[in-house]
Amino acid sequence: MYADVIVEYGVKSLDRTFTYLIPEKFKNKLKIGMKVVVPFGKVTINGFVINIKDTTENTDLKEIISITNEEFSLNKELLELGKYLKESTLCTLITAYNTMFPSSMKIKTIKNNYNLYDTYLRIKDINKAENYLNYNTKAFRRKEVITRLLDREIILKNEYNLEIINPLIKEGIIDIYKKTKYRINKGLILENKPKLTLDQEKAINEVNLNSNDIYLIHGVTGSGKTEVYMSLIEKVLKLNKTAIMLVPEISLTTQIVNRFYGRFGSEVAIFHSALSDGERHDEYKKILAGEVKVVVGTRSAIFVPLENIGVIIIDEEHSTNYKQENNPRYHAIDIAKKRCEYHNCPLVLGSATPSLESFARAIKNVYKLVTLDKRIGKAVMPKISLIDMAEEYKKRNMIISDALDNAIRDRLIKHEQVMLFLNRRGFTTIVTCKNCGYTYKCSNCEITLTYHKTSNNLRCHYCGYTKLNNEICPSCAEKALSYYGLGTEKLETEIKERYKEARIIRMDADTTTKKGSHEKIISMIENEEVDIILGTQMISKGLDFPKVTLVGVINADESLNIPDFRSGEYTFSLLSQVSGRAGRSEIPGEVIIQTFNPDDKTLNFVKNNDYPDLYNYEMQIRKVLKYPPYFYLTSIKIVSKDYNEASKEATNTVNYLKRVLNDKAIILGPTTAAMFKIKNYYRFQIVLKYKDFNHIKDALKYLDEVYGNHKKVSIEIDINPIRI
DNA sequence: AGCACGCCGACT
DNA sequence: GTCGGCGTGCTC
Repeated sequence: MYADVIVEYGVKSLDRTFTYLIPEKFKNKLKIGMKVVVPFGKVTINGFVINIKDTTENTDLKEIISITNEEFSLNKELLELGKYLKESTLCTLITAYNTMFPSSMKIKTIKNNYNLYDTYLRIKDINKAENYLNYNTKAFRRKEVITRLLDREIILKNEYNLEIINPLIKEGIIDIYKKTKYRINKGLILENKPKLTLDQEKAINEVNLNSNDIYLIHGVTGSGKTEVYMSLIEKVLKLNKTAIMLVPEISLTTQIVNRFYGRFGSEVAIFHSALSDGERHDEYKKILAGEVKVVVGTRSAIFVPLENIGVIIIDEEHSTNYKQENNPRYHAIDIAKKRCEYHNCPLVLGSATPSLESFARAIKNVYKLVTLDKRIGKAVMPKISLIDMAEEYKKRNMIISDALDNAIRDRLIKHEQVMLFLNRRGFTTIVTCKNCGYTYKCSNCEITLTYHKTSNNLRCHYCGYTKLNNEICPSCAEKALSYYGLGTEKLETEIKERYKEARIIRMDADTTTKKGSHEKIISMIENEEVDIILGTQMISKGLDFPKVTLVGVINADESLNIPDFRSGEYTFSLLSQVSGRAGRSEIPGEVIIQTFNPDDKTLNFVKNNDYPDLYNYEMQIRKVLKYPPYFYLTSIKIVSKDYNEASKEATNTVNYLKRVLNDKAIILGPTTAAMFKIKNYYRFQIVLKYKDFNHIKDALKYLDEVYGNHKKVSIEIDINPIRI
């Protein structure tokens, strides 16, 4: 008996099988899809069995040393899915299987724990604890800890400092324990099934659970999509089947996670990249044992080895998080389609602002469109206004407009909460006019030009169009072109100075890295300990604070000017979501958007909450400029430490593509990539626009192989990139 | 990816 | 005369 094994080096030159002899002792145990350890050249390495056979032409074979974990093997479905991953993203087979296999099963990896645990205190010895209270007169803080614990309060370790806690631990009165954050509330809520609205009921009934149809649920923020998902899953469970639901980011969707626990109890498993090895291991065991029927998770959860899947749901389907940005560069929706096909079950995509690709498919009846256009309960959509910052600039209002200032002061008096949203700056340097907000755009691609300091020019990183940088703004003739945007810290300083009496909190990647800080901020907002919340994207998603009645968008233009053909679509989705934070209960919300482009179409679609108009407008542009969904895109990056080498090979690549693709694809470039130089590597980009992937696949494979073995130059191929 | 083999420059 | 540079080739 022989086994075909692929070894765990994710490199092109080793992307093939090696045959090993199966020792007698493993003959009954070893199955296709298992991980093994094999001798390879001079080293011992992990491998993956993808075939078992009785004969081989090879003589002089080595033996398999051991089986890494007998309990786990990829099933037939996932083995096939791996091949599809390889074909559709041009990754190596081992990279594909490694993304599907629980990472705890890899020998080498030492995963760092991503602080998804909280540490709590509990009573260890109740007698000692009571004695302590009786015989200690001082130590008020320590006594407080004990009293609270005896009152069955749940106390986070970091609520008290170590000087208080450590002696209590030493004396054996209390001890500490760790728990995953998202499990704290497990079973505590036990949500009652709410009465469904007619719209919700209609949506649920429209999904045919015995089909392989794809549904797009287009529902405004607050229209009760989650309830639709949960009801669908309930129906699926009754059919004795299982379900996967993907969310963009677990830590921002605690509320959803808790509702699932409340509803489905121990039949739910939560999957995300930051689970500890042990925990992931446990969840896998439960899935394979059939104890878990519902998996809620982020992108990678699409690969969980559930059997008999009855529905896959992808919430916020437009989210770019569903596309992995390193190898394998897969999109969870593509994988979901494949799995639904295999299980002959429906795929349900949901969003308030669907991606144009998805909506276009719904319009063409490839997907079935389900619409939820009303908020549930009494809540109404907020009133949105646009403020012209060019006018404000003349009044020397650089950051906060008069309108926003008045609105903030009004809310402070009424003791309502304010959210100020600051668009994160892009990675690239772009030039904008401080006076009128003008930015240079490429006339061929409608892409904001990026500034290159070394050559002092502006470039389009799609087609390579270049323009000399001119200090004078071509729109208003002022000499006010600037390269820098506004940072969160600067905004914080400004806000603190303006509203001295207000309690202000900043919520962005910097302030939420510390353990538990994210949740702490959320509870501070919920308990109304803050008046103004400053933040980036982080405050835009999934949060539900009834006291927030004003949302201010400081710089809407930052995202409009991102050099990407999807910037309009992203801006719409982002601002709609941010706006959705205002007025989620009885008090109606107000949204003030500051911009240099008050006439911009996209911003006006946001103002009118008009997705269909945004869709129609964007689709026209996409059609004229040959972007998705009319054409597919692939981005090819040629990367090297050597500038000349990279440039030369980029040109060679374009020449090759022109020769073999002929009329099968539009070839743009080569040009400098959006992020041209990273860590001393120069990056050139070529963009392909085409109608049929099959026409370009072989050319891509060829390039991948050539540069996979190249000494000085490497290649990155991103099929259907999320940003280029 | 690793590791060995192998063929040419500056050092004890 | 040797040590060591990294170019090429192989791994069941």
